[in-house]
Amino acid sequence: MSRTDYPVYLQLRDRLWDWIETEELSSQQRLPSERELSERFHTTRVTIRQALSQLEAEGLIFRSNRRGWYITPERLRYDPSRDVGFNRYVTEQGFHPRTETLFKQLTEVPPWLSEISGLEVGTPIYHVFRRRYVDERGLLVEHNYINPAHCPGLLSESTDMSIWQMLREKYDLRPEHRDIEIYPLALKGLEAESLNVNQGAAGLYIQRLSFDQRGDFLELDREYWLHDALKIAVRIGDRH
Amino acid sequence: MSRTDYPVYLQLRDRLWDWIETEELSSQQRLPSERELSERFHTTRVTIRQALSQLEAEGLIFRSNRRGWYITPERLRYDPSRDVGFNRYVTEQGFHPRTETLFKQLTEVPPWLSEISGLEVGTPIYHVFRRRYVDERGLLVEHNYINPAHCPGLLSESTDMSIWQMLREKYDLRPEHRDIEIYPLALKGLEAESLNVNQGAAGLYIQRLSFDQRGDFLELDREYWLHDALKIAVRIGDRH
DNA sequence: CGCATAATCTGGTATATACCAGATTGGAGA
DNA sequence: TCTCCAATCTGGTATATACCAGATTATGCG
Repeated sequence: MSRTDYPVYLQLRDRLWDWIETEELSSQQRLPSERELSERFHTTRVTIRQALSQLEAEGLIFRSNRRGWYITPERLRYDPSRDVGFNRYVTEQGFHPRTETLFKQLTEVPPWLSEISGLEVGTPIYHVFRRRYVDERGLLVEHNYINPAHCPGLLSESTDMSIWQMLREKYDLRPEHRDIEIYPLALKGLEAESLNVNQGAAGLYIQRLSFDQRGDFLELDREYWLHDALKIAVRIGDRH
Repeated sequence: MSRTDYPVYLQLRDRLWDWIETEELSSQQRLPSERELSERFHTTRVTIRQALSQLEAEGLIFRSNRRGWYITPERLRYDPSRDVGFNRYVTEQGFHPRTETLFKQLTEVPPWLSEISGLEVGTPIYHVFRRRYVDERGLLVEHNYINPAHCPGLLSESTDMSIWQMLREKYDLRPEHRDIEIYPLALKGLEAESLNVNQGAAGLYIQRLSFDQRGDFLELDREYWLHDALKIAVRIGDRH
């Protein structure tokens, strides 16, 4: 018999968890449909959905638009303090990266960017919007705002590789210091659509604001990650 | 007329957002009950709850057990790379901190801790479990595992203040380097209960593993934060 | 065989309704 | 005035049902 003080949807969560374990479903594998699961576990679709949402919040499964529920791959380890490009550290961990440039343009510094960068409103600025995949699952979208004063002609280059690598090799630019902000948020609007998730899906926001040796603004990076896609790992104070 | 391709619950989200703005509801203030809101906006409680959950995910409002919905206070800024105690940086930002020690004990190193700390399984270890408040809202719970070899008698001290301050002042201990891990997760079990949130509520996990100059394990800190409670802000590479 | 289109399957949204359990409130009694 | 307990209010859980829209699959025509 089941504990009466334990809601059905949490019991279902446990049974689904066990079921997934015993079936040894692997990364990116699809679950049966909600209707089928609700029959198999003798409950309604509404309640099954509560249980599935619970497992989604825990990061065990994820939903893909209207196609079904899938097993979540392992989290990607990520160190935002390093200068290593996306492609390299994804490959290092045995996954397959891919980057899509959704748009790139030369535009003008808006007020909010002026405030944190020190550039004047209306100054020219590069804006690149990209989507990044790991093993064909879109994990994040990324806005890059780059100071064209230091790297004229950047936009005519391919932006499907590491921007930082390009800045370093072609323009000899590297950041002297940077301000990093990280916090959980809900994915909305353009970011939710680009990642093919529902409005309000859980995400993680990472912002990097980079300056060069003279204190000039180099680049702003705003990343919107799926909540279950990454694990930030940083080592601090090791000077060997 | 409303756009037909825009779900009712998202329209409600927008109207609730506007309503909260115009009413100028302030931090920690209570919303009307779900039943009242569903009448006022001519819909059912189920749909209103979807809209409220959306705003909750976005961090505008939060729920308190079975008491109602409240306006979320501003995020606390937090730098896990600094040695500053909780009380100090909360106060610096104009809030009122409070810490509760839920238990403290001398126990033995379990296998998982042995693996990351280098200590042998079964070695004595201090374990402190605390809950931290800002303006009387519980924002996080925290497990501290401290190596008693370096600070005998620590548990007889009060643990409602900064453990790091105590380690520094009484035992002259400070970390040489540390490994930090951060990722979103669902709050479950003890952590969810202690923070008075539902099983599976969105949270942020922060782990700090600290070693001294000789590379000996000093302390492990595992923090479970509410998803809407903090903004991590770190400056890297500024050596002035 | 290739391609457009129709049927079907999927999760997403919405309404109506009911009962439960914890939290709060109000009132009766000491 | 204080304490306790019952009434009431809150969000939490659960079932049944329906229709929608995007994604996938099957079909049948050229």
